[in-house]
Amino acid sequence: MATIKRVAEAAGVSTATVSRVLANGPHVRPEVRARVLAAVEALDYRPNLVARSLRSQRSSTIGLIVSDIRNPFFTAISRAVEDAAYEAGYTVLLCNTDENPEKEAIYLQLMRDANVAGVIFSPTRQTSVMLTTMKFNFPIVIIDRSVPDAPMDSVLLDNFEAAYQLTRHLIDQGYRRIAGIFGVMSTTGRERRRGFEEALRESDIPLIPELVCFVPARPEDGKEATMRLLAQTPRPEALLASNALLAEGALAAIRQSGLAIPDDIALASFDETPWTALVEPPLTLIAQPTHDIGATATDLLLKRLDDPKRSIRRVILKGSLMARGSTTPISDRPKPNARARTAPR
Amino acid sequence: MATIKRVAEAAGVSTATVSRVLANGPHVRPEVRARVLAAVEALDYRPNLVARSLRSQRSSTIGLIVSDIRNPFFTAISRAVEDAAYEAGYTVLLCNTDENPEKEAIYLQLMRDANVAGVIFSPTRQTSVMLTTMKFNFPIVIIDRSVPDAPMDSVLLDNFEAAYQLTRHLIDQGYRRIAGIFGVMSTTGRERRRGFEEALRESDIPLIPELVCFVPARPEDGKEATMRLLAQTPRPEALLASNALLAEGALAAIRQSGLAIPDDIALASFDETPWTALVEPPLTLIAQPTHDIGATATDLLLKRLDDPKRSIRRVILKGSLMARGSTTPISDRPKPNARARTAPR
DNA sequence: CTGAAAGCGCTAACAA
DNA sequence: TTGTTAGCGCTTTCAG
Repeated sequence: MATIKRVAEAAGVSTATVSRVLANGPHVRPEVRARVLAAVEALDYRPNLVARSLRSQRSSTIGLIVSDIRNPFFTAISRAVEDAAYEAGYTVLLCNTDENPEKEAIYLQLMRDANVAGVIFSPTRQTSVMLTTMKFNFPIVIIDRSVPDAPMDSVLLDNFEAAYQLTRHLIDQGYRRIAGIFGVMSTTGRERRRGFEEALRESDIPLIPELVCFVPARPEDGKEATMRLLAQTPRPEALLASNALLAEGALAAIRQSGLAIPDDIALASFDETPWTALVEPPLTLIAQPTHDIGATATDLLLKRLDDPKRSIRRVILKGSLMARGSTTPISDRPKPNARARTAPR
Repeated sequence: MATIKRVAEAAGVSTATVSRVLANGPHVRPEVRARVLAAVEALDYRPNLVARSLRSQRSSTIGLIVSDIRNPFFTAISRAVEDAAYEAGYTVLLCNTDENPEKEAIYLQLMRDANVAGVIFSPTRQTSVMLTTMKFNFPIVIIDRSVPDAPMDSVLLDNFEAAYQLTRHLIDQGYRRIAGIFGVMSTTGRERRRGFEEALRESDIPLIPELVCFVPARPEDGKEATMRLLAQTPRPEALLASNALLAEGALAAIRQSGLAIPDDIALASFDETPWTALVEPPLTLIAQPTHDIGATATDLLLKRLDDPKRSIRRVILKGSLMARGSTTPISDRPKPNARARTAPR
């Protein structure tokens, strides 16, 4: 394992000069530069990043703190972040918090200890309120969640609008008794609920509290909540799931109950995943530009690293409604007593 | 940002003593220990991991190098690795290689530069053969792939057996003309092909080269390969996909072709994912103990860190066959001209 | 344009 | 039991 010292010896220069050459620094005679480069080559020298980081108090690692990498939304984002980081010569430290504020705190600490260059973070509501009061020695970019007055860059979906649009779609299709399952730990769930309610209100559809659930964003919880919703009488005509994990649970519950989609109950969700187009019927949903979110977040972080005093940016991306088979218009459905009225095909 | 020096001053001891206390070292008077701990508390001191790593030449980061985090198999493994690492006080550096040997080399280099404690790695065939000749200053645990004579721990599925069992299942269900799509870059694909062929041979079913494809393990490629297979006459009766990404593509292709599963073509795959039980019909597959694989790999790595000269271990796990609707017996199928002979339900 | 020297914050001999 | 000291490998003033 060659060190800078050995390279310096081999090239007949000081370590300072080697360092300069490696940093592409100015004030080095081309001839000397060539000699150093040759020595680097010959010894297969690679700078020790740990030493570099200790000395320069900077590093080429960025932290990515998400609640669960198994959530397809975060999986896609991680991939995008990793790709963008790689391009820029950075590596990614990945952490899962399970939406657990304690783990969030621990990992944030760890980021400090590990001297990361910066962090991309998707905090729980609980942590977001702390975030403004805490001091970090690295920049943070918030993704997916909103942290109102935080002095940090963020990139997120227009959740209110997206949920409004999705709910509106359900209403337009003729559904009235619409249930919603939202993630309880995130601001995202709240915002989507607001969009959901706004659409209902606008159409003078009464809000039925029993039809709105806030649960942890996990398939089990989504399933359980759906089971409870399905047990109500009258049964909801449609169900909106606030993310892919909840939708997964909802679908499992509907299947287990032997109900047909959309005839017995329509289903709409957030997040395009590998399976949403493969199930029968394919799911109507709001697709988030996950790759874009990850790439943008990384870009914001790197830009801020470059210029710590640039103005704070908040990037809001739009989701796109993918209307598919799980929410076909109510009137098109061959109802037992309406079949005669419905044109064939 | 308190340093060990300040803590030492505050506690009225030397930095060495602080270090000892922090390392839970022996030979420290309880009274002094208490004083140090108090100072640590008071100053909210946290050791700088970078400095620690530089000095001790060890670190608490483990590298995880997979081909694509979006592959549900690797997603699940990453999660398990991260959990186990967290438990043990380690963090995870995540890297995607896209089965690209160049990227594999770069990341392996990077691991060296970053001074990681160890690496969990799923190499391409191409890299695996190099692996034995390369020297690393950290232990590597191989997952998913096999590296025959490598002096390193590994944990993988009994791929031959699993593929044999899955193919055997198809044969038992009455299928004869069986196609297979395998990943081209991994040893895993090869081994599964061998199990596949062995099962066919054993049943005296002729091997038809046109029915075996090796493609990159991506949905697009799986779809394309399936399209080609479906275009053949006679069409295959069943299709075996060697992993979840290929199965995703295969399913998309079958859907797009307007074919029914299993009536027109049966489908069997590897890897339990969120969607395999949600599609209609649910997919028959070999479920891999992903969490177990990740946890075991991490365990092997930590154990080796603890004792570098312990004997090399190769952990082989068994997959479990989940027989479901996508491969129901051929004779049970209500065929147009057989319906009369088939007992209802 | 180049080198000497001073650390970054920590650990680990070695002394005391 | 504790302190002194010498670095880990690198970057970065400051001189020359």
